[in-house]
Amino acid sequence: MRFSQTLIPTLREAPAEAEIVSHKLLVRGGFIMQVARGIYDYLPLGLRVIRKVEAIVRDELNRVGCAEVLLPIVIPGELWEESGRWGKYGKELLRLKDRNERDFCVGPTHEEVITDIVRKFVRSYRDLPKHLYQIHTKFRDEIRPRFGLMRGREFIMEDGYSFHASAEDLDQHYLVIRDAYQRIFKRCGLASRVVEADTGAIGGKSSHEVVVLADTGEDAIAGCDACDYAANVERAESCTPEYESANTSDLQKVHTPKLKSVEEVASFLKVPKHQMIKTLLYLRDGGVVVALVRGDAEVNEIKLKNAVDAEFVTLADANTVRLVTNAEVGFAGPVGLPKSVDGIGAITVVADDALKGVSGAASGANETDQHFLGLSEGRDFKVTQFADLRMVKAGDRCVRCQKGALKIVRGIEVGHIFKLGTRYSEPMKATFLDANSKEHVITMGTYGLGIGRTMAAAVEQNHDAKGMLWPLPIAPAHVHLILASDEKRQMGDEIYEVLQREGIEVLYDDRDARPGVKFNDADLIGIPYQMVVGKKTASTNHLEWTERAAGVKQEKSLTDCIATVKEALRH
RNA sequence: CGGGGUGUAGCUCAGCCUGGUAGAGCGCUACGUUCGGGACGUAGAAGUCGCAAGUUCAAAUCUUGUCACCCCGACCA
Repeated sequence: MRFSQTLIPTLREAPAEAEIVSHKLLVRGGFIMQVARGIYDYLPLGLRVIRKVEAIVRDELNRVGCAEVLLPIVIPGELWEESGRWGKYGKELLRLKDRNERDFCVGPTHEEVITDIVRKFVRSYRDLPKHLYQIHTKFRDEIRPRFGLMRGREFIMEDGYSFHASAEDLDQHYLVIRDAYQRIFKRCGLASRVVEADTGAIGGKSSHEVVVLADTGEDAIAGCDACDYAANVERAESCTPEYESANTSDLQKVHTPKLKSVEEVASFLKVPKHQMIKTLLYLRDGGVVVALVRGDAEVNEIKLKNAVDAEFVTLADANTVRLVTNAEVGFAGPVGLPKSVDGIGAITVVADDALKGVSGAASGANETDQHFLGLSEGRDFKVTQFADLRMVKAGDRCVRCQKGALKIVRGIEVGHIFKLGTRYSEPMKATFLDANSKEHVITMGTYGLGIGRTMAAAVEQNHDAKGMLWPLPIAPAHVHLILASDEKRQMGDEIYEVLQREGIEVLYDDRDARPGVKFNDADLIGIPYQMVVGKKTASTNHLEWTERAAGVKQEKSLTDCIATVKEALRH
């Protein structure tokens, strides 16, 4: 690959909209270019990295018996009607009509399509298990795309689907794929970790994310410092804190003018924060959920949504709060809430487990400028349901080992695996006959790995002040050959030929440009090995050899350079 | 969708408050000097000031609308 012939539009300055390192460097290095929000061109160098990652993914998946397919990007709406997702999937689904006004969508994921294949061709338990995957472009019309390839609307993803005769078989296969994914990331030069995750919109029983730890990651991960428990904070649990029982006393109303936040009220009433009952109202489909947590805790909205089996939960507006509590925002409490409100619907009250049997607590009185002291759960108020609603905090005790403390770190979700069960196979009637000619619904798993995101994550984990530091297995080339002096062009051309003949991928900077420009571009692009042809070393028939990451220069013969690269490629 | 911000040359941005000839740096073209860590000089090309209305003798500048992009929140590989 000659620099002069390919297209590598390096930029001295990063575009103003780029926020994180990988976005800035991939744009500056001429790997990608934005076309519309969340939609990118992959330029030659970017595409080379994408292809490298894809090759590793294929290799590892094929090795464990997965079979590659290629599914359509545009999917008929009928298939989505069958699974019931046409109505449920929101605006993230890009819908379109063909010339005959028939409904189609641009695939954000392919459960329906793949299930359609399998139900047609798989009839017997003898045909199972099967794992089919594809590597393709997806489209999700995200609310807020950002961070370059990290959260695009259009993105390249490996999506795999497995089909099993039993849940046990899925359980076993699930672990095989989890391990394959971890091997893939390891080969890409990334340190990854598997964490428990919420199943979200895709549904299903159990799910894990494979994350790459990085401070710029969008996911917050809670991990135990004593055992191997790790979970996305959306799902993470911690031990229910012990309630320090306070003096039980009679219910007492206190005037608390304009004091709304837990902080303000706690200090005014001289009550510790954890003895406050924080009362938050959430709108849900068909009503309002009142969530109660200790004053020192935060509500985890995903846990709340799952606990009450809601389609959505969203913090209620001031007007709804007034209608339900008869008070201004800031004075809500669990005592005397209505069972339902006209025009709003049913009111249910869910309390965090930590509030079970609480006494001597304080909360709003559902009356503006009034709070209660001496509240006892059961005596003064009853809740519809108890559940774990807390957002875990750093320092919480681990639920798994009961000993360690949780730490919160950030990570990038590069893979996600789900045990789907029969979420799709049942409505779409994907069944098989067992050995007794009895019909069963196929059990499914689904697995996704973000190719572009893996590329971005690799940059997040591997860069320095000058630019990117590609791990050799996914680098756009093995060697960056720099012609530093035009007088040595013939020698450079010859070395370029030799390297290619040796099977080494080389980017040859043959441009008629100043050496400084070439060195800086080479450091920015971050190909692992740099070789310089120029006057300094040409007289001794040597090359200047630099490992990009270490930055130490040394003189080497061409033969030694080739041997070193080949040795590195063997690992 | 709610809140905030930005649209001026290929890129990064100034000019806008206080209306009056369209600017800088980088990049690009030509010539000369230079040539191993983003050179220098000279000359040059390049912008319907996002778009549309309005106010005005006059609009990049003021007003309204609209579109695009970005940030914070709700959604997610």
